[in-house]
Parts: sequence; C-alpha cells; structure tokens
Amino acid sequence: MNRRGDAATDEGTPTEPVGPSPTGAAGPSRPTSRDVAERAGVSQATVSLVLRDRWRGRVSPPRAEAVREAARELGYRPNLAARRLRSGGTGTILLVVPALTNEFFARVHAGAAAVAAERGMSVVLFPSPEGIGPAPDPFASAGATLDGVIASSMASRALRALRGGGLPLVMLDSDPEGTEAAATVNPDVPEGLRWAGRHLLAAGHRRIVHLAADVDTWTFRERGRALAAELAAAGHPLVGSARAALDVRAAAVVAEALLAARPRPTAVVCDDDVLAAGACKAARRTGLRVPEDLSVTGVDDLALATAVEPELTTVRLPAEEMGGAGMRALLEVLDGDAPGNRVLPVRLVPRGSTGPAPTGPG
Amino acid sequence: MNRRGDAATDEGTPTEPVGPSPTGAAGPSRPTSRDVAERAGVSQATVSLVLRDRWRGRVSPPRAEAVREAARELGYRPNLAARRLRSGGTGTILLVVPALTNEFFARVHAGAAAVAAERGMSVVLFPSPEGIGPAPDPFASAGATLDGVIASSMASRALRALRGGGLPLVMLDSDPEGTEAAATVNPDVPEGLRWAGRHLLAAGHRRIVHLAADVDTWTFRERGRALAAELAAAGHPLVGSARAALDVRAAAVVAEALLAARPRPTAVVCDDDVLAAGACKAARRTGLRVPEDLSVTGVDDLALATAVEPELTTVRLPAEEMGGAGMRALLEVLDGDAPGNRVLPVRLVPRGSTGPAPTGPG
DNA sequence: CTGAAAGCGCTTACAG
DNA sequence: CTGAAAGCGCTTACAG
Repeated sequence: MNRRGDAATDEGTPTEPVGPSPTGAAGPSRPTSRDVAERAGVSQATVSLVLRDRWRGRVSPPRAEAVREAARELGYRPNLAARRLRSGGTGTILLVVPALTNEFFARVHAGAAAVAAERGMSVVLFPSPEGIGPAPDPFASAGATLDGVIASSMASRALRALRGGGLPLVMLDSDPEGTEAAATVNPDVPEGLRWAGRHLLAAGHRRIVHLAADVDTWTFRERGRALAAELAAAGHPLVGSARAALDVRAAAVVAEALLAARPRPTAVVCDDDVLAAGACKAARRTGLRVPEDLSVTGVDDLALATAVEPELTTVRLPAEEMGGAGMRALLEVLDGDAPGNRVLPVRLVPRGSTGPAPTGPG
Repeated sequence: MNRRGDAATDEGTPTEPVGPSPTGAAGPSRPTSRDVAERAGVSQATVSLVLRDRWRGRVSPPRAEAVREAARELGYRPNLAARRLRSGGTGTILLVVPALTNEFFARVHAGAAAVAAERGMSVVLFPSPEGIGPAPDPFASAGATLDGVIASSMASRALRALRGGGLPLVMLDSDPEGTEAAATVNPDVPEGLRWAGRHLLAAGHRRIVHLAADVDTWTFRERGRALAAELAAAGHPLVGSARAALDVRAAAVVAEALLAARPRPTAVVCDDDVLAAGACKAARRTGLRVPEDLSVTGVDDLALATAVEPELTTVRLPAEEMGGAGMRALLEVLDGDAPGNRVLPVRLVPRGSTGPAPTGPG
C-alpha cells in the first residue's frame, strides 16, 4: 500500500549513513496508477486512458470522473520513467543554437523549457556548437536519446548535419522555404528592420549606414535586405554598410571605419544589439555624441540595450515566445499534426540612442 | 565570443543513417543490455555491473573487458527511462535561483546542466521565483519529481521553503554555516571585494564609496563587510554607501545621490556589474568622466561589462564552475558521500573603468 | 464499454 | 565469480 505524506514522516524512517536508496528516492513512495485504479474501483488500463485523455468512447463519463477524482485525492502524478519506457519516447528534446552564451538563445531556451515542462518533457542544449559541422554524430554527443530537435538561427551548412537523424525538426528564426523542417517559427525580422528604417527617416536622417552581422544565415540576410529595400523605396538608400562579428569590440573597430566616411553618416542601423553597443563605443572613441551626432539602433532588446548610456533604440525580438512556440510546434508534430509555419510580430522600442538628424553639413 | 552558425564544412559526412540509430524511437531499435550480454557471452546482470562500474570483485577482468568491448562495438547506450524506473530515481535536479533572466544564473545553470548531462541527469529550473516564499509546495509546481535540489544565492527566508522537502540540498553562493545543506559551493566573494579595494587604493584613491545591492542575502552582506574591512584596515575607510535594486536604471538614480557628496568620491565599488553600469550612467549624466573623474568597479563579469564604454573593471565570478561544482557535489551526496564545503577562487579583471585617482580637490 | 495480461529495458537480491 | 528471475509503473493490444 502506498502512502503519501509530508516530509515530517521521514523522521520515523531509519536513515543509514550510506543510505538504503542511493538514488535519492527519499520519503514514502508515491501513489501509482494501481492505487488510483483501486480507489476508483476500475482497472489500471482505465486509469491510463482517462488520465491521458484518450477515454472518449472507451470509458463511461461517470467512471472517468471517478478516476479523475481518485487521482486528485491521492495526489497522483504519473511516473515519467515508466511512461517513457513503455511508450518508447525519451522525453527529451534537443535544442541546437549557434552560441550557448548568448542571451537571446538563453531566452529561447527558457521559453522552450517552460513549455516542455508543462508536458513533462525536458530540453537539452547542444553542448558543442563549434563541433556541429564536422561532428559525425551530433545527436550521440548530446548525451541523451531524443524525441525531436529544435534548431535556431542556423547556417544552412550546419543544418545538413541535423538531417538524416530522422527526427522531427522545428526551425526557429530560419528560412521557411526549402528546409526539411516539419515547422518553422520566425520573428518578423524584415518588418523589424523596416521599422528601424522608418523611425530614422521620420527623424530626418538621410545618410544611414548598415552595420551587418558577419554571419551567413537567413535571418541576417533578411535583415539587410529589408532595410535596404525600405530605405531605397523612401528615396534615401543606404550610404554604406559593413559586416562585423557579433562581438562588441570587433563591431567597434568596424563601426569606426564606417563613421570615417565623408559626409559622415548620421545614423547606423545594426543587425543586433551587440553590434549597436560596438557602434556606440566607436562613436564615443571618435568623439561623436549619441544621439546628437549619431543615431544608433539595434535588434534583440537584450539586457545590454538598457545597460549602456544612452539606452539603445532597438527592435525587440520575442525570444521566449519563439522558444515556446517552437516547442509547441514540435509537440504537435510528435502528436501527428502538421503545424506549418508561424511568424511572430516584433516591435520597435525607441530609446535614447536615436534622435533627430543633426542639421548642417556632416 | 562564439560566432553564430559559422560552422566548418561537413562535406564527407555520411547523411544516411548508418547502423543502429543513436536517436532513439525512429529507425531500427537501439541495442539493449541484452544484446550486449549476448555478444559478450555473459548475462545481462554482468553487463549492468560492468557498465555501471560496480564490477570489481564481482566480475573477472577479462569478462569485464569483453563486456565493454561489446558495448562499444554495438554503440550501446543504456535506456535512461528503464534505469530510472528500476532504480527509483527520477534523473532530475531542481535548480532554484532568484532570477531566471539574469546572465549570472544562466551561466550557473549552464554549468550545472553540462555536468548533469554527463551523468544522464537533467536540470529543471524553478519556474516561478517570485512565488518561492509563500509557495506551499515549490517542488510539486516544478512539474517533475526530483532527486535533489541546488539553490543559489537565496535569501534565508526563501530557503525555509526548500527545507522539509527531504531532498538532498546543495547551496551555491550562500552562507556555509547554519544551513541544512549537504554541501555548499561558494565563490570567494570576500577576497574579490578585497581585490577591488586594493586595486583602487593602489591607484591612489582615498575617497571610495560602496554601491551595494539592496538584497538581503549572505553573498551581498559578505561583499559589503569584506570591502569595508579592507579599506578600514588600510586607513582609508569607506566615505559613503547606499543600496540599490539590481537594475541599471534604479542603480543610476542611487549612484547620482552618492556622487553628489562633497568632497566628491573618486571611486565607487559596486556589488554587481549591473550596479556598476548604473554608476557609469550616473557619472555620465552628472558630467563626470570615467575613469578620469571617477573609477567604477563591478562584480560578476557579465557580457555587459565589456559592452559598456569604458569597459568595466570587475571581479569575475566563476558562474559555470559554480554550477558544475554544485551539481558534482549533489551527485556525490546522491552516491552517499559527504562533499562538504568548497570555495572557488575569483579574480579581478582590470579594464577601462578604473584609473589613477584624480589629483587636486574634489 | 471494461479488465487481464504482456512487456518496455534495466537493476538487484538471490541461488548456484 | 556468474546467471536466472523478479519487478519498477506504465501503456497497449487483446479478449470479453
């Protein structure tokens, strides 16, 4: 007979120094589906059916309700290990991102993990992003067997390594066309960059440059394309552009060169907040004031956007929502549905790093 | 910093799944311990003993080697669900932190998750940090059954909710005395703050103030205490201090007040990089140059430390190592060992936000 | 509509 | 030193 009780009952149990249960399964054992079945006066099979919501047309409503009540009274929670063993699933999803230390991907992960937790699944991060190209088996090195994969912002080259795993794949922030993904979830980055361009145009800026990320992925290509198109359509095309690695210091070096052009640009649109922070750094070194002499915009709305002075005007990407939506899509695929492609809205967050275009010659 | 998505070529890598699929449910079924046993000519029990490294004195060395070889040849990896079901463990560890969005805790989590993965365990984050005080059962709301708990930088009040769970507990960045933790892992924060103080004293600063975190936890109390003691011992005690919430904007407001004192302080030691960024903001608004007029130091070495201009001199805390060491300690507890208390070294990273004390009257 | 039974892959007493 | 056997808690055909 299984008991359930609070920790206080532990005091009565003998605790050897080298414990009887080295696995840490302390305390009285939890109620099982057998206990629920007994209490509800049904079989274990009925309990399983009802609790997994597969009972319609197979169990009578009153019995289903009785099962639910018994489960509630007992505080029953299914043993995930048993369920997985029986069902063949592993309960773990691999999240592949290009850089683990990046705050954006940390937020994507948080969003995905939260949704996974609701379903008793867990998320493992791909542990060595550097090795994703030549690694013969990225999945084995993940240290777990997998039910599916979510990949974010990957280069198409790196994506090849993800195929052939035969696992359901959901792509985030990636080309919705031509992938073998079962579903995609994308922030509307083109619209975001258009917002940034319009924001600067409205402030009177006419000499705008683009500090692009030196990363060959769909998301950054789209950013550059959308910005250039928007400005050109307004009759004030980009007057310059350059690429920098996603690193504040590297970006500062490249931005300094961009700012050396004459007439000097009055605004720089950056693909990413990290690049924008680099641009601000460059401005400061060059003796330019932000925003009086130079306006700067970023993308992401990371913590550093409000940490720098002035704070960054930026395009907020819904990182957590992307992770959550991606996980939800993957769960749908696992359930046999075809979720398709989703686009999430983004918004411009105006802050201190942008202002009216300086008047007079540059 | 890692470059996003920039992976080496993977040409030559076979795209077709070869042999037994390492990925689990899809494709041909994975080899089981039974397959290994068959191939090695032993029983399943022997395989289990050998592969879990519990074979000494129970299995002859040649047979043990044969088992290992068979497992290698087959690409055998144990089914975690089966192992957990049998052993009673759940394979999941709860990590409780005060703020999920904080980069420091994200790094602690990464370190813990990496070590956990090596052992086939997974880490769940406490999902609602706000609720940790009054929550009647934080464990149930974690959405999973647990083998143990790691808690970082928690207020003692919040800690009470963690007791009574009856689960093995490892504390990070917390008071090593008087807790019911089985083990603690702490960065040497007092030494870190002493370093900051010495660094400024050596640069000639005599009017130093402390911008403290308005958070009532052991780690921040220790920081203030160590700094005050170090400066007092040198004959140049703190000339002021104030507390601010861990938020750049809030810190800037408080720092402005600190900097209004006359004679003006020449250096501000901050409990955290976020506070230091706020202090830099305040300096800029006040018209003070960093570091010419004011030196600023932080603690953590977050990404923002190098994103701001000038970059922050800071005390680097080994966040990943703490998470990893904490997980290792917890695994030892689970194995029946008593790991005790560990202190991890910290180091001062001098950057542009500190310089020689300004000469002349403040 | 419902229950009895088999079995997922592993670990652990237990008997040799 | 080694193997046969039981069983962890669940889900799923299958037989009523």
